[in-house]
Amino acid sequence: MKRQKRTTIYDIAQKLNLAASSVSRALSDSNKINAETKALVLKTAAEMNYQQNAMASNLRKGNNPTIGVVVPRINQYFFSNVIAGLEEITFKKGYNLVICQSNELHAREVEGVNALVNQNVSCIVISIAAEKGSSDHLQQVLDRNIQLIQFDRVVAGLETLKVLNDNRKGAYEAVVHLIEQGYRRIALLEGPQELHIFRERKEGYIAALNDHGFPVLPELMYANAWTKELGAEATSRLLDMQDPPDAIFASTSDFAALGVLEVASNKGIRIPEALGICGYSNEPFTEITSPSITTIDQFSVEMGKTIGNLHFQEMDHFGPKDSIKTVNVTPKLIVRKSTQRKQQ
Amino acid sequence: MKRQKRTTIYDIAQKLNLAASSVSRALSDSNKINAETKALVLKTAAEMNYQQNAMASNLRKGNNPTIGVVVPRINQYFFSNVIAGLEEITFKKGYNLVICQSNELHAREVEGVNALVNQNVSCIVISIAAEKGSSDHLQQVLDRNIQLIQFDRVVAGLETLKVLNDNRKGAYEAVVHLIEQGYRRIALLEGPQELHIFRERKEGYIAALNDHGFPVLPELMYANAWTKELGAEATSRLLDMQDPPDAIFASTSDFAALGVLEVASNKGIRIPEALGICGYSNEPFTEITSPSITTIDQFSVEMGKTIGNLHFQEMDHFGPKDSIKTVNVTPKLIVRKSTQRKQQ
DNA sequence: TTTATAATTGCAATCGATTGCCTAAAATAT
DNA sequence: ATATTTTAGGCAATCGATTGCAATTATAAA
Repeated sequence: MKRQKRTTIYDIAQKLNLAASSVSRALSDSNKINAETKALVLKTAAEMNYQQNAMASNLRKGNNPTIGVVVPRINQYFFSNVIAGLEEITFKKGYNLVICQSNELHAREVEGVNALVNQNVSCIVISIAAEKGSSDHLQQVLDRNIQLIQFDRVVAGLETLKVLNDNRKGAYEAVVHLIEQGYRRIALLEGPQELHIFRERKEGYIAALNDHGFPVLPELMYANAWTKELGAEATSRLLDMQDPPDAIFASTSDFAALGVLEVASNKGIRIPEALGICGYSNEPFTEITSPSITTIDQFSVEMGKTIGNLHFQEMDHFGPKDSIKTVNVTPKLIVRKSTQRKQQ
Repeated sequence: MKRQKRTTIYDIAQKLNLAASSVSRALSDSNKINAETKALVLKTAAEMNYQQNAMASNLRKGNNPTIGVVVPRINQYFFSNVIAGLEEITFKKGYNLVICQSNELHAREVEGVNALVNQNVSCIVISIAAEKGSSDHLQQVLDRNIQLIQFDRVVAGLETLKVLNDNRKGAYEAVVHLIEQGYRRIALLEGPQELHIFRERKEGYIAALNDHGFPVLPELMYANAWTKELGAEATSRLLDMQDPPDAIFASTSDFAALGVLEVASNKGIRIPEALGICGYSNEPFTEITSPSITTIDQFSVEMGKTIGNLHFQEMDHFGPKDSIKTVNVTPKLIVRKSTQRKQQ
């Protein structure tokens, strides 16, 4: 095994009898260098198999063209799509993408953020963990003048860029759709109210009911039905009521909606005739259940791209002080069989 | 906005009237430093909000505790799970994870790999793009003495660490299962044969047929049925044969299997009685189709962990020269309704 | 008390690329 | 022919942390 030491600009300089600074200028396409010299350097660099040492360059330049991402789980449909969209943009700009997952734990989130700060990344993109905790670590990011973009799940108090889905609107439209389909007792499966996304969806639900003259009934709002299992349990309870709902809006996730679907199917309840079901997120599987599930698409890949563009836009045009802006991505209702009981 | 300059070890040294080297020793927990001094430095560092500059440290130490990952698509179930598993390990070791996606394009793969080489990462983990191309970029990684771990889709000629699924075995077991269920004319949906994973699955299919005295019929092997759409098309063709298959093994993916399922259902063919269907990958949706789809689990999260462990193991115990090892992850057949026509 | 040894700490070079400043040569203007 | 401006390229400092070596002090041994 030939341990082939890395070629540096000094090696190139020596070979060509130049100063390292000239080599550097040639490689960085500076205009303070003769065209012929530049060409010669470029040619020699290629021959010598030169690859820039990014660490040295970044150190000197005092910045690291890298964006750090911290999400609860990388392998969750929504997040992996956001990351894919973001990568699309960062790659074009020659930026690197460093990824951490918090596993919904606050301590891990803090560790991840600190590691990124150490790396002196130029931006940290985060969707916070469900576990509650202080936001000192995020405040530190700001204090260190590193751009911070929160998305989806955000901390309210911090003055940062935010990219959000309009959860209120998504939920509102879903409920309006249910009303239009003739459902009259629409139940809500809620998520943990610590996360604003779930509060907003609840608001949308309530607003839609209010706007259409429907009563908001506490007995139809079921807390913490976050997973498929919890969704299933909630459904059992709701359907056992003396006056059960005729539609269930699983505002937490499509997984909860799937739980609803399974329980209702097992009970022999006809969907969508006797029970309407609507989920949230447009997970791929919602299309292939029987019946297919009405849900809300969050444009996750788009969201990732929006985040990336926002970063570069802000870098180019404004100083960090202007960075207290919120971009909303509008979700879209995807109507499928589980709520379609009127003919189109 | 207070542009708060980063605290360096020099700032700490100055404040405490020490040399920077002593501060460095205290922070790195060297044994060449007095315990009291160390404590004082640590305390002061915390007060001054010190965060190490990883770029400077890495430059000096000549290594970057980072693993780079290049995959075709981040937001594909299999890959996002591998990455999640890998992150689990790297995080524990304090390593960073940098991600690139090739989008199945060779040129982008090369670019991504080069960017990682520039970063001087200590390991590159890659699953190659479907698009064909030279593997010079990978050879360069080796020449530069950077560890290279290929997984899932690998280039044969290169002497690198590899983490693979035993695709042959997975396919073999699936076909044996189909035979045991009484299926007699088992068709195969093949993937692009440039990728060895698809060649191996085909081998497994053929071997199982041979071992059980079944003929291998070219007319039952359908090339390039990679996606749901292609799987659907293949199914139409196969079922229109004068002597159609009674089972279809979609060795390419569960998506292809889904295409099979939809076409067969629409034709009113009863599954699993008249047609058995088996996919590959254990995508989440296979559990919730009707009927649920028999498939092969690749233990993707485990695979990611295996990759991570392999890296650190090799680092600890061997020099890079020993790094020509292949680790196989054994897949597991998940039997579901789409192939169960005998009572258990 | 003197010498040998160990424990601390400081000094300065180093990792590799970038960049402000300066000089020499070449090009242009007077 | 002389003065002025450009252009090209070199020198050396710098980014921030690490580390081999030397220097100093404290401790132990003789």
